[in-house]
Amino acid sequence: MELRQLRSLVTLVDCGFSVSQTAERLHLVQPAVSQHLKQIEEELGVRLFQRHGKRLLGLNEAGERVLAFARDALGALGNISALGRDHSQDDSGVLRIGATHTQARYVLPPVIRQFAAEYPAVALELHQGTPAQLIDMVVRDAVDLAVCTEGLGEHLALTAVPCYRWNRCLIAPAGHPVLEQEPLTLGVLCGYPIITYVFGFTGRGNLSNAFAAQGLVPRVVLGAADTDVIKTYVREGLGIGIIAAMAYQPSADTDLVRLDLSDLFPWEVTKIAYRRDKYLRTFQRRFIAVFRAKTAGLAPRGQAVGSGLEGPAPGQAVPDSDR
Amino acid sequence: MELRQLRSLVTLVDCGFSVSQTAERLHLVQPAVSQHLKQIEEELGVRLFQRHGKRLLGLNEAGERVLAFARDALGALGNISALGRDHSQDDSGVLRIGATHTQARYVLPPVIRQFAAEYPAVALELHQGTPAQLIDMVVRDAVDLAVCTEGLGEHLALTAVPCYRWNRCLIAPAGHPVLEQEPLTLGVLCGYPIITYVFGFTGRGNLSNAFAAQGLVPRVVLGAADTDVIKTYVREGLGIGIIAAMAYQPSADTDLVRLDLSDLFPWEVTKIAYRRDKYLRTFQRRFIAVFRAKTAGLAPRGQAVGSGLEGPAPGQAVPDSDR
DNA sequence: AGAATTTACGCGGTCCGTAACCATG
DNA sequence: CATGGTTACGGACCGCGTAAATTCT
Repeated sequence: MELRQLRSLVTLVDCGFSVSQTAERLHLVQPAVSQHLKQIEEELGVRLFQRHGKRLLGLNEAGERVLAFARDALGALGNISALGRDHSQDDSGVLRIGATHTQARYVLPPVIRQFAAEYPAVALELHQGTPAQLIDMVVRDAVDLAVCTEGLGEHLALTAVPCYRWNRCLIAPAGHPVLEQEPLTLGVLCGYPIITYVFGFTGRGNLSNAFAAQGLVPRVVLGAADTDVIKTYVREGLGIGIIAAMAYQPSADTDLVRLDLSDLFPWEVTKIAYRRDKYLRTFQRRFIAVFRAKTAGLAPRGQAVGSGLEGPAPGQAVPDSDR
Repeated sequence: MELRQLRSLVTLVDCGFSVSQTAERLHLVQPAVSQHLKQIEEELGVRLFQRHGKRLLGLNEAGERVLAFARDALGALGNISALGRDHSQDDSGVLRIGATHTQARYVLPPVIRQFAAEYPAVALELHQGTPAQLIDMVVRDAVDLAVCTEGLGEHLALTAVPCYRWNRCLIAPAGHPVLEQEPLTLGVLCGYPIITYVFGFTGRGNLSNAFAAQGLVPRVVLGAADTDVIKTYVREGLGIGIIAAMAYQPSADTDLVRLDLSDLFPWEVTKIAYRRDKYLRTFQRRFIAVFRAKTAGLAPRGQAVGSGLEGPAPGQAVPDSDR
């Protein structure tokens, strides 16, 4: 059992079972990869693939298990070489970040600016996705870190570092009648058409729960996956927006009036997650530190989130949310 | 980074940093191993060893980390080949069991008899140790399974399968005055010199706790690591014995009278633990099943322990005990 | 001085690439 | 017949073993 054989197997799967494509990606020639796969099956004495003639279509059950172990082995090996590059004072490398739109658009820019200044030789990859996709990406090691708010707590394979807490604000065009309402309650909000995130994004779960807890049903006329879309339709006059507070930009959003809603909804905690068994290079850890430092001032009141695993944020329970 | 290099590294550590011994164990020649180690350090660009001249004395911090990852990688590889042998209908192999004295002497014999009959080609290794040692052994993969009662719950790297529950009994020479005491209480027991297990063995923790919970201090005149020693001194008349109920053998212990004490002490649950990330061969899983089946009748009343993770045994809480 | 490790060197195996062959849609 | 995979074979590389040199006990 040799490493190149396992590499061929893993890459084959990642290439959708195209042997030639696998060979290309590994800088090998097709027969070599064919031979690797054959050797694995021979040495183990087990068929690993679903075949149709000579074509490989997928893995059978044994194949899936072998694949998982092969990934483990290669992962451990990757950790070793990462550790090596790290100790060689080599400050170059790649940092693959997964983030939701809100994070990528409104939170990450200053973080990345500072990080890039500190590590000019580190290439950054910013991958975007839904929270569910992001979790899958870290677990598969398609990204090194995932920064998001939803559903990072449940995966046993991940370590989640709480970074900062945030809450929502209301946005409306200047002069909108909701801006005169005093006091602003969930009930009052229900009197207006609302534009906010779709389920699974940016705390929409807890938002809906807050209404439901009071037996209220908000009139959400539009659910969007990102804040820019919400702002656009608020400007169109379609309704009032409820967005993450950090997504309001005083400089750019001068035509929109902002009202803090942190008394009405539970606080959310944005975390950075990475695989438990992954060796994080120094600059990857440093990115987390920079992220936490740069976002420390975001929570408008109350102190920043602790560094460790001390329960949920103050003010209100922070369940691990509905994915 | 090649596998043989990692194998050399890991074996080197297991051989106490003797290169020649490592070479022998790997069926190689010394220069080959030397080269492997050198290659690892070169490829990683990091010194891994504490050296004194040419002698290797130990690992430095980087070395420790690399070693851990190397073990991960080789472990994953071992899983693959185990899986292979398994699917090839190969019913031969080795089953390395770790057990405490009580388990090995009084519980395992019928289990092993049946298992050996089912799998004549499987070589059995029975390793004995204290619960703490056993846990260390499974974690280090020095044994495949550990069967013991204490301290298996805490290790995140282990899966623990609850197998059967048991409690204590009192043993005393026929005619001993304690046998006339009615009802038998913890207080009454405190009136006699007691011989039982030392701390860390066979439920001694919970036993002491039970006394302490009533503000009682038992007069333990002798603490022993195994039941045979306890029986011996009970026969000598040194005191009354409190032992695990399954360690009383009606056929052999005719000179000792037995009184059930399960109303006085919490129930203990004996579990089998194995590394979470380890592929268990069919016969290894089968051993667990046989163990559970053969021990199902041990609990004198109440039903057997469930197979899964449903809380502690009934009757009394079963904390994970004091190691 | 002797044991243990490193350096030097050559042989043998094997791994990959080229080329020809085979199957499938 | 074109695309994708397997079989066949030769050359280059390199990993291991033998032997000599070196260093620490």
